[in-house]
Amino acid sequence: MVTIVDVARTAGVSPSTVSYVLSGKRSISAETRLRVEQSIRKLGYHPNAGARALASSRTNVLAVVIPFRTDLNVPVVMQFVAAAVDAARAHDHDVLLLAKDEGPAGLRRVAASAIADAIIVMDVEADEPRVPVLLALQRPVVLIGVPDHPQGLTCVDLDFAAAGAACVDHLAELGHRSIALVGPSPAVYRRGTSYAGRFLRGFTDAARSRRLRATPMPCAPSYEGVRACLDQILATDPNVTGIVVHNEAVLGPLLSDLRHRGLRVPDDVSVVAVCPEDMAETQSVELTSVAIPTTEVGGLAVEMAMRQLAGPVASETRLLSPRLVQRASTARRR
Amino acid sequence: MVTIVDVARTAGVSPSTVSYVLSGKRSISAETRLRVEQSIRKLGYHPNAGARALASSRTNVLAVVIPFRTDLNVPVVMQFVAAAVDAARAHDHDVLLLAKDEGPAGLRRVAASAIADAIIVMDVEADEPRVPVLLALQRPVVLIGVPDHPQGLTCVDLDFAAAGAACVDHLAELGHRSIALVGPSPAVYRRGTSYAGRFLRGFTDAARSRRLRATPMPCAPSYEGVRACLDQILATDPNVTGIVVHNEAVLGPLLSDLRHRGLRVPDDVSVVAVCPEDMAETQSVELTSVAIPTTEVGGLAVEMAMRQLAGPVASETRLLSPRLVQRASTARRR
DNA sequence: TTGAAAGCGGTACCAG
DNA sequence: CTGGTACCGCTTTCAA
Repeated sequence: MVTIVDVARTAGVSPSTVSYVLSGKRSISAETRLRVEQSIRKLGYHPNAGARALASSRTNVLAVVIPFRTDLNVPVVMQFVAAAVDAARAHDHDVLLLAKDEGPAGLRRVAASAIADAIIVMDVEADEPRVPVLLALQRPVVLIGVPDHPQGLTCVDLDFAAAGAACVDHLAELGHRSIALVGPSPAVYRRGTSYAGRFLRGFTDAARSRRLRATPMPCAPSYEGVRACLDQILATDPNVTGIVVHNEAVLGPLLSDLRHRGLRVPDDVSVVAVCPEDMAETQSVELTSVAIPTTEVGGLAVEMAMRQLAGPVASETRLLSPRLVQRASTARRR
Repeated sequence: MVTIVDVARTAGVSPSTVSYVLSGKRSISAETRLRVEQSIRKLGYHPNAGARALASSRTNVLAVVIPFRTDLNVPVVMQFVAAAVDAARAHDHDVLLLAKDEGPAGLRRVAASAIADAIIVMDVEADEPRVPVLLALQRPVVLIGVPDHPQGLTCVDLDFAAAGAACVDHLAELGHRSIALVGPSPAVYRRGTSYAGRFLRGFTDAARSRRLRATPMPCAPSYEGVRACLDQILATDPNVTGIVVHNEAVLGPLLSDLRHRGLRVPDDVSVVAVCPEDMAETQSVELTSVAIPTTEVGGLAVEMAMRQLAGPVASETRLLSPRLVQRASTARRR
């Protein structure tokens, strides 16, 4: 194994100089730096992570807590993770994956063992039970999602309330007077997942202030779930002409079911989706959608963690404004 | 921060004794062990990962290399990862996520910096360019997938060749004489992804030996892709009555497209899928399928890595036998 | 059965 | 601008 001492000897300098060349924490003459860098390359030197962590109290690792068994949409989770890994590498950090079901003990373990410098938490619930633990960790934490009481924890997410309103506004402006919300699965609501409630509130409030008839309905992620959900919606309000879908997993089945019922999109019914852009663009009909900006949010989460690592910063909650893009699935009410 | 010295003092023993209580590497009197364990709990002690890694050359971290931007099916990748995390935790290890696009340099970095003890690699190509690097790492490596020349690397995967044959056999036994394969996207073939070729070979060989007319066709993961693919298949062989789908991403669109064409499943055409069980069970028709045993494979990969860490073992390639489960999508040819 | 102490490979302070 | 060196917290050998 190549150590810093080997590099130092080869370059004819002291180990501390090599360390400083690497960290840039003090000025080095151009020629010394060059010799050191050449030795590093020649020997293929990579600093030992454990030694570095021990001496500097920095692991250069970010822990990301994700839900594996869940009704959250898997591809969406994956996009967050991919963005986080990218951003982390851009800051010379690696990503450690933590399963949500390790619970608070897992968080304490990672913090107490100094396995990671900061923690990014996904799948945040409205009444998030991990908040106290997270606060006690004394480490930078970023939540993707916003609990009802963040208590000074830093959060970042799409502004789901505004997103709900944006969907309603779009349909209202197209003349629709009776709309429905195909929401996340009942399990998501039951768990009190934060974005579900926020979106629902935005949807409901906007519908009320626009005086639209609105029928929100949870939807289990299966063909029967979709059928049951649409049955219920149409039973409640047969005049529905606009549907908002806040459930990525059922987009395909829903469009398929609508076709089955002889309802054409957008001629008979307009559909607005809340989902990542690529999903909106690859359905059987290109969907008017509010994008879930997974890449931005994942990247921002990492940036915010990095900022906290760099020094004390005031906690903040960043809600990204929704952007609705009209595609082929919505039209003026006829 | 609580250190081993704090625990030792509290328990009235030496640090080495605490260390041995933790590792179990030498016998400790019952009462000493008890005192130490109590102190550990009382103080909430967790060994510092960096220090431990430095002293023992063991990080208790497994690196998992996954493809983020790819045509591989995301949920499938996620299932492998989830299984790996579970299995790793069962061995007191954590999982570090590495993006495939970091390439060989990323692998070298992780190995040389001693960030992880072993590496699990997904999305293996037939002509896998990472094999030489992996061999040079001098660390336990497990491939999920089988390259043409593993050169002594340990591999684990579903036996895709046998899976291809199993699908053909099933259809043949139901009396089908003209079958097609809706394969992975052209990009997957282009990249030479190992399982794609192995499955195709199994499919083709079995069809030939059974004297079936067989039409394999790649399929882009989109509605137009599916339509084009089916168009081509039916143009090539209008008498197709059995379709094998080796492309999880298009299952929904394909079933939807078939319905659109007035082809009933299984009355007019039988469909066999290759996908994780849960996917087969949640389509509009419950699909006869060969399961991709993501949980088993992910877990096995970790076990095999652990075994290598425990001591020298002969390299091996484990191909799990396919298991075909008949559901509602296949029927005797009429 | 237990303790003392020498590293593991960096970092960063103190000197010069 | 550079070097020497005392830690960082744990593991493990050597001794008792």
